[in-house]
Amino acid sequence: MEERYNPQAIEPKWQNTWLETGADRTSDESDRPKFFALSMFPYPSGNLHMGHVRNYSITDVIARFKRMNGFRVLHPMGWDAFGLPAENAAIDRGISPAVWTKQNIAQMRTQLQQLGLSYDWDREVTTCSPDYYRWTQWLFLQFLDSGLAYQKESAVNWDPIDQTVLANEQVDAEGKSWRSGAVVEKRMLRQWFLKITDYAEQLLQDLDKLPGWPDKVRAMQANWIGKSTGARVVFQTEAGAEIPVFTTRPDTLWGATFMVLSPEHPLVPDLVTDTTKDKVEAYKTAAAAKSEIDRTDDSREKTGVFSGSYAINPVNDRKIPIWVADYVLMGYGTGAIMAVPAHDQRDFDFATAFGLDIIPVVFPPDADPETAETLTEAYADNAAGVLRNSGPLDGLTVPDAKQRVIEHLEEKQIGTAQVNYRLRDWLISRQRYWGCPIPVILCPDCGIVPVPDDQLPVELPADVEFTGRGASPLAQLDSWVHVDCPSCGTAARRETDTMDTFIDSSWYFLRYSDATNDGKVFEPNKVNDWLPVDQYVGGIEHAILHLLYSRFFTKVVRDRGLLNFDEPFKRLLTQGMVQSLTYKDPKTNEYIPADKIEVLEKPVSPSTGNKLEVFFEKMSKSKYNGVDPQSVLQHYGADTARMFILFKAPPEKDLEWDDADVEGQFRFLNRVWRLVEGFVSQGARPEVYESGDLSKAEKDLRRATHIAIKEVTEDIEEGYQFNTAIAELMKLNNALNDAKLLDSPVYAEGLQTLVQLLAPFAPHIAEELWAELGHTESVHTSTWPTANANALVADSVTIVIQVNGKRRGEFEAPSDVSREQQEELAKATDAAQKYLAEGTLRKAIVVPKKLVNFVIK
RNA sequence: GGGCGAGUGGCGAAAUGGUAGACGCACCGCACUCAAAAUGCGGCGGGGAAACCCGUGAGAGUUCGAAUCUCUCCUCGCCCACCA
Repeated sequence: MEERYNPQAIEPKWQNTWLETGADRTSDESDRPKFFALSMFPYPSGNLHMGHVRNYSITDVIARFKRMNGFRVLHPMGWDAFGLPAENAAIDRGISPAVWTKQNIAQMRTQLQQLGLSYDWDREVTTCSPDYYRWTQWLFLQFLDSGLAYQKESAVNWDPIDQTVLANEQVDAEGKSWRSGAVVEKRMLRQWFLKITDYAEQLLQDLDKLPGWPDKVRAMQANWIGKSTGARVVFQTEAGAEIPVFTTRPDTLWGATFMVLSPEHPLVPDLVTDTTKDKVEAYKTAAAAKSEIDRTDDSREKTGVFSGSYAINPVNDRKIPIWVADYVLMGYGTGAIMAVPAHDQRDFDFATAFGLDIIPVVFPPDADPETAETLTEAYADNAAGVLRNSGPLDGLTVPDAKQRVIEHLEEKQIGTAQVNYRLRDWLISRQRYWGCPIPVILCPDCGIVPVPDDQLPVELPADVEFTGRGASPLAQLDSWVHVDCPSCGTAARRETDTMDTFIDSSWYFLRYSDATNDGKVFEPNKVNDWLPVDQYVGGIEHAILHLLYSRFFTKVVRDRGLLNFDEPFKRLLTQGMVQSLTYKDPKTNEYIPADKIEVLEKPVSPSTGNKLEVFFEKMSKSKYNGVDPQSVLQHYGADTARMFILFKAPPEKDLEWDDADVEGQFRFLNRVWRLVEGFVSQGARPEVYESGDLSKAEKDLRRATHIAIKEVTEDIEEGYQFNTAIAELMKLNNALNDAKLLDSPVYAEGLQTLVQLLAPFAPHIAEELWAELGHTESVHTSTWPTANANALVADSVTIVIQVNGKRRGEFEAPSDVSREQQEELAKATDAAQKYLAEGTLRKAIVVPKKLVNFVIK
């Protein structure tokens, strides 16, 4: 055996062996329980970053652990391969998106293999490959058939110089095109949507079926869906036009003193008068010109104009002015609100800014309810008090009034109870090339005609030019666009929009169950066998969209009868970011790469000489703080990188990259290596302990071994506590190192156990050491050790003595000590006697085998 | 404004009602070495000679006993946000 631990030699060796023997292929033995371990698949940018390494290391530990525990494990990898960067590469460098993507995938696959990740590469999926996107298209047609895909006019970002549609990411913070620098405009286009709103209630309700998800993610999804219950109330203008509003506070209806319509509201042109027309028009134009950035600006100064018309409050016939203001959004509710300034802060601010009526106040404060001056802010609290100024609601509490008012509205036929969701339908059209083509044909006679199944996939043409200007490359390619209608044969056009890449990733986890099927999207028995995913691991940044879309897809596909479960991901782990030391010039706001700084202890900018700020931040190119996984692998090997990342912080917390700690992990693996080396090189190989009498030292070591088994198992199984699991490995290592018992079978047992427990974390070194210990089969197919209950019991236990809750001493007691004995033994100690003499013993609290607390007065 | 979470040594962190700081990093001392590195051994919250005292963001409470449970407040992070 080599004296030195040399990862550069053993890692490639074992990686090749595993590949050749198919060690990581999915087992089909159906008599074993299944486990589906999944990491969120990456976009193939060409380079693995530390976030990937962290994500995949976590999942790999779980997959390997489950395999050793007798599960058949599905642990696949794939590529979320459509998307903008490939198209940019085509424009900038003339490489075709397909070729560029393919190269990147090849490069990243090699990097992944160097990490020793136990993927079944036979099930690799690539979303940009026709044998995958064929089924993406097929699924789209299922949506279309269910009436869940439809077209609607919607705004896009339009670059007036390049005459092209821009993705949101191509519009910079100032609202300008990344390429031409032109101010981006909004244009209306007919685009495809998926009706996710039909599933809003289910998506909300079923969050309760996901106890294995972080509360945070469930809360974020619930928030995003944004259910509110209230009422729809119809107001009439003096001219007789109806304006429905949605309110969550119908109980405050008697307090409405004006109405506000969104500038985009279709009724606005009908409300203006000769005197207000120009002002309202000007306001509408100004609002339309406002970019997203201005709209989300924090300044929050209320703006608006009077429309010129009045409405009648249907419950009290009060005549109230109708205003137009952009704090009311066309996209939520009905695009119109009733304003109750006394009980809504936004309405209060608006009323204050424009001198509108604030009263009546319809529930406390009590002071002088009729004077607006007594109100300095809206009174929204509804905890106490009863209503007034509210006709039939007078005297009711707010909760009662909320009930009663709905009945009242329905009796009078002016409103109904209504539920509203913040969630909007999903705009999936992209006017881009490198995405999945939407498989429909637009026929002048038949309208929207789905591409027949036997003509799928609609493949992306290869002979395309990329200029970054004009219409999407697909729309510019006449030979591709012009096609006969499959239904009537007339000359028709293909849909040239491609799908949002979130579609590709909304079902890939289903495909892994039957990845190579070329006749079906997947066999029902396979998808129902492997799914749902038992453990999904990925970044918190996907907490809303990707996970919500995937849940939506799963439910729709279920309702098409293609599978039989409600939720795709049983347990979810969202790992924290990987951060590293970042240097920033506080005066110029420039980030400085560490290798440009001469003295790191007192970092100053090399160009300005300013003292730099030093802090941890997420690794990113623009901050020059990235640590390249490749260089870490070359230096320390994959096992050290994995160990460091898993040990440094619990998986869901942010992790601070620290070279010294990486070094520390390398040292730990070296210690394990030397332990085995020392054992093997002395020649004697006693058999692993089975039974027989043991010395005190042997008993202690054996106990340490079995405690490690127990703790490591619980840490992995019960809460992804890989950091404490590794700490337990270190303890066992220390115990073996301290025990001078090389000839004992207990030592052999301990050493062997250490290597097995290490295997999920550091698979290469564990495999090598396992072989050195004389095994011919892989450590990864060995059976995970079980803690022996007898071995865990110590001969004696340490009992802590407390007096009035303060620690005053301790003593050793036999481990089978009874409650009564424990109390008596404790009383007899010097420590206890000293305090017992000072007062009267009131009570003794005995925690068996742990502690005795004397309460003394 | 709403939601979620966090605050413990010089640092990353353990401990989820029972010995606060496991494990590791950094640091200090010793051994080995001509020397350094590597490695091994030992120390390492603060105060104190010691007995002891203090100590988990602040304050109160519950309890025999609180980092842990409850309440109030402070600070930080993330997500959502004129959502009616």
